[in-house]
Parts: sequence; structure tokens; C-alpha cells
Amino acid sequence: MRYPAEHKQQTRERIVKAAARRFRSRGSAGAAIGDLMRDLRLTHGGFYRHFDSKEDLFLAAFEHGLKQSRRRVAEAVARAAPGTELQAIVNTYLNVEHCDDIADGCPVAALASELARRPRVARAPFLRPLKDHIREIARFIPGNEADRTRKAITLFSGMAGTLTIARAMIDDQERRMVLDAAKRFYLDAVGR
Amino acid sequence: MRYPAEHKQQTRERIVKAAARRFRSRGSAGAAIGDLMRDLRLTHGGFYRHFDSKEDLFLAAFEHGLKQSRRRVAEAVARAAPGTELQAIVNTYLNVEHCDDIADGCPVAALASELARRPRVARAPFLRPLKDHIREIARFIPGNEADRTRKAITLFSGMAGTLTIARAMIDDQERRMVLDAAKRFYLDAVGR
DNA sequence: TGTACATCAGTGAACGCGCGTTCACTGATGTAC
DNA sequence: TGTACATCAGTGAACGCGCGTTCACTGATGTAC
Repeated sequence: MRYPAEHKQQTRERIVKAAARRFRSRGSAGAAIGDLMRDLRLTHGGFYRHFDSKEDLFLAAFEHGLKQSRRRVAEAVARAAPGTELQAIVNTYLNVEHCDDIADGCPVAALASELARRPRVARAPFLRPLKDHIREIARFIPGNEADRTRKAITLFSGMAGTLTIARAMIDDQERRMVLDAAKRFYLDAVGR
Repeated sequence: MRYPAEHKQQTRERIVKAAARRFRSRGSAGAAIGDLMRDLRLTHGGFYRHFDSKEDLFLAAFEHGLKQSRRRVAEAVARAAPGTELQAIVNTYLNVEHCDDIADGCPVAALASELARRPRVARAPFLRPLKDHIREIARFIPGNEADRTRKAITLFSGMAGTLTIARAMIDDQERRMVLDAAKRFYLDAVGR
């Protein structure tokens, strides 16, 4: 059967969205194309009308996840009182909801170690949007240009590491402690 | 053929050592038992004389990696002039050699996201030695007991996150920049 | 002291399963004439 | 205006491969008698 003009694009977006959740939750190796498509009421064969390979989808899913993150940051900044933007960013990242919601959480916290294992060439397209994201955070850090960038990447990668460790914790209270400790630490250190 | 008394224990250790390197380099899904054993001039069948399952080995490999890390920290502390232990720890972690040597590097930086995906019960044995490690770092942080622990876990998880991001970078100079920025940041923030 | 038997680390074939990818096919709609 | 053909998102069987795990077997050494 032939589908309306916009149909293909919509299907692609549905696949990317679902994949972005799945990859973050289970990792690349843990997320099977067949399962993904079945959940969308599609069959696995159709997948290759939209993507060249699983790796192709992985990139699209990572980009989608980063876009979500950037939107979250932008919203937090918009809601923040002038001068408190950076605190808002840290609060949006280091909280229990974000920690518990890996499926829709920061793709860097969920997938960076897998990214690091890919060959150099394969990493380039992942890094471009990642750097854009970091640049946006840098805007709200005091200091000169170079200083802001350095602090932004330290803050961002540090928060991602903390989120990952917090997710490995078993006890909910401990998880909260880890997140709160880092929150205070960064607000204190970067805001200075 | 029957082997000398100590032989089995030695073989087990060889497997754990090789696995600890392989898991960190390639992740759990990327490291196959067959390849691992072949590299050790053994056959895959023999593996199950030493371990119940791949997961069993994964735990042993993680513990081994953490032991390596703790030894490195202990050595850095021993070499450090009194009062500079914390700086020594940060310098030992956030440097290009550690960054380039994922196979023998911090297992938390390499494997924490995989750990976080395991079911709660499966995580407990991984967390025990991890907490010991963090407690050791806490010894060299100024402040009261609770404060030290909080700062130690923030520092450690933050550095692990930074190391992971640095490993994803393509440009060597950029990698160095990321590591140096974090080094300065943490020395400044924690030493205070 | 010598002999028969038990032990068990290691071997390698085999099993079963999951997964990424391919491919011939479907059939409703758009298009050319 | 009507008809024949092209298009192409989606289907589902099939392929090929890798991998974790099992299992019957090997054979040198330790042990019981």
C-alpha cells in the first residue's frame, strides 16, 4: 500500500524517538532492531527503508536525545530569575527525576562510554552537537571566553559522571545524597 | 592431564587479568569469552571450570580493575609530599596516560554505565569495593566526616565522567584541554 | 613397592538462540499517455 | 476521462554469523590398597 506524502517522515521520527529511549535505557547492544520495530507495530524489514544500519539509527537517536537535553536546559534558563541561570541548569540536571528517567535523560550520561569505544571517524558526528550543547551551557558561566568553555565542559562531564554513578546506587536515599552533594559542590565551585 | 596444585589458581588469575583489560576496552557485550580464552592459549570450554558465567567473570574483572586503581592511588599518595595527597590523586587520575590507557584505567570510568543498567541485586557486589575506594579518597579531603565523603564521591564520579568524555574526543589537544581544565577545577574546588 | 582407580583442568564439537541484514513480494496511490 | 504502469513503505521468510553454555572425552598425576 502506498502512504500519504508525510507518512514516511513521521514513521522515521517515531523510530528515532523510540530508539532514543531504548538506547539510553539498554545501551546499543541491549537494544534490538526487531523489538524496537515490533513495539511500534512495524516489522523489522521495514527498518532499512529509513536507515542504512543500526549505527545510523544510533547516531540519529543520540542527536535526538541531545536535542531533548538542550530543550530542557533552555526551558530551565527561561524560567530562571536573571543571574540564576547556571543554578537552574545544575538543578535541572542533578535531581532524582532525571536520575530515575534514564530513557529520556541526558544521552551523554547514558551513552558516552559507548561513544568513546567507537573508532575516531565514527565519533565526529556525535561530537558536533555535543559541543554545541556545551557552548550553550558556557554562556551562563562567569569569566572570559576560554575560562567559560573549560568550566562548562568540566561541569557538564562531571555532572554526567555523577548521574551515572548515582544510577548505579541501590539505595534511593544514597542516590539522593550523591546528587545533592554534587549539586552543592558545583553550585559552590562554578558560581564563584 | 592433571596440573600442579597451584596451577588452577594461576589460570584463574590470568583469565581475570585479561578479562579486566578486555571488558574495559570493549565493554561487556564487546568482549567474547572465546576470544579472551584463545588469547590466553586456552579453549573456551575450559572457562566454566573457573567461572559460573560471563557475569561472574565480569564482577571479578571489575573488582580486579578497582584493586589496580586503589593501588595506583595508594602509590600516588605515598609519593606525595605531606599535605599534597589530594593533588596527587587528582593528577594521577586526570592525565593523558590514564585517558589513553582505558584497558588498565579506572573501571568506573569504563564500565559504570553498564553497571547502572544491571538489576539492583546484581549491582550490590560491585558497589561494595567501589565504596571502599571512595572512602579511601575521602581520607585526604579536608573537612568533617560527612563532608569528606560527599566531596569524595562528587570528585570521583566527576573525574570519571570527565575521563569518559575526554576519551570520546577526537583531537589529542582537545583531550588534553578537557583533562587539564578539570584538573585545575577540582584542585581549586576541593583543596579549598 | 607396585598397581588399579579416581580426579579434574583443559579440549573441542555441538547446541540453541538472538540479532543485523537482505530480498522477493504486496498493494494502494500517483502519474503518463 | 479512462487505463496501464511505476512507485515505494511496509511485510515476513530466510540467511549468516557470533556467542554463551553444555558435554563427552582426555590423560597426567595423586591416592588407596
